[in-house]
Amino acid sequence: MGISKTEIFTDQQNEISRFAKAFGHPARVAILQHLFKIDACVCGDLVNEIGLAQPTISQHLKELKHLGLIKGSIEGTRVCYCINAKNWTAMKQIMLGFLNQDISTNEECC
Amino acid sequence: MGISKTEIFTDQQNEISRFAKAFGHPARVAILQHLFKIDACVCGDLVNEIGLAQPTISQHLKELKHLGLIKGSIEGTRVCYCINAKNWTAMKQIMLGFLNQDISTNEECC
DNA sequence: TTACTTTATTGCAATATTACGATTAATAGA
DNA sequence: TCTATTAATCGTAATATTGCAATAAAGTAA
Repeated sequence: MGISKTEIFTDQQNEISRFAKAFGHPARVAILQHLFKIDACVCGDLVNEIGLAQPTISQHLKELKHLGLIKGSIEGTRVCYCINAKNWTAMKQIMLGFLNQDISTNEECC
Repeated sequence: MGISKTEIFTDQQNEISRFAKAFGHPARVAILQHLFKIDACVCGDLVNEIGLAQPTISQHLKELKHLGLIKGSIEGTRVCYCINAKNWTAMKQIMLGFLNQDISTNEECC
């Protein structure tokens, strides 16, 4: 049905999947990588950097902002976006907990 | 259009987003966590563990298998699934590279 | 004011995802 | 053989996502 049954999963599982979903599109990965690369905040030249139309970029930025991974501040007609370092670190801890899971035994089972 | 323009992104960006998309659903997160927890390979009792119908679980397993994160071997009428440790480690390296990005300056910009 | 620049929003089309009932396929056991 | 058991696949409905043209909104500069 295109709708996830979030209610049957733990908060942790839902949180992991919410963050992962944000990274589940190459445009958002590219946006974040670019914001990391350019120390100074970067505005709408993300549209030039990435090859998507302005409304599309704006939509991806909205999602990332909604998740708290980036923040934007208005500077005249432009909007300056950058990584929300604090939230990024918090997200990272959650994702690391998931990625660093380890198998107890060394046996190959399947 | 529901279709991602993968051709305008780097292989790395596409790979990150492909893995992330796999984790972008709580059921798949739950499946992986359960496979990690139960050392011995676990079969279709994932259906009982997680509250989704058998065809739905089977579909999620197929995606994870297709990505190479799990492997399954047939044991009679049952199928035993487990983490593909080697591929998981490789995936982890890629995701860590993305998550561990750092901002060069300490100034808060926005 | 008017013209311009930049970004957000709206509306829509195309495609993808999620979920499950029904069915099929394959094996095990009687 | 016949009958369970288990998992994959098919088909389909509901919903989500992606992308962009058109437009709106909000500021700047003349």
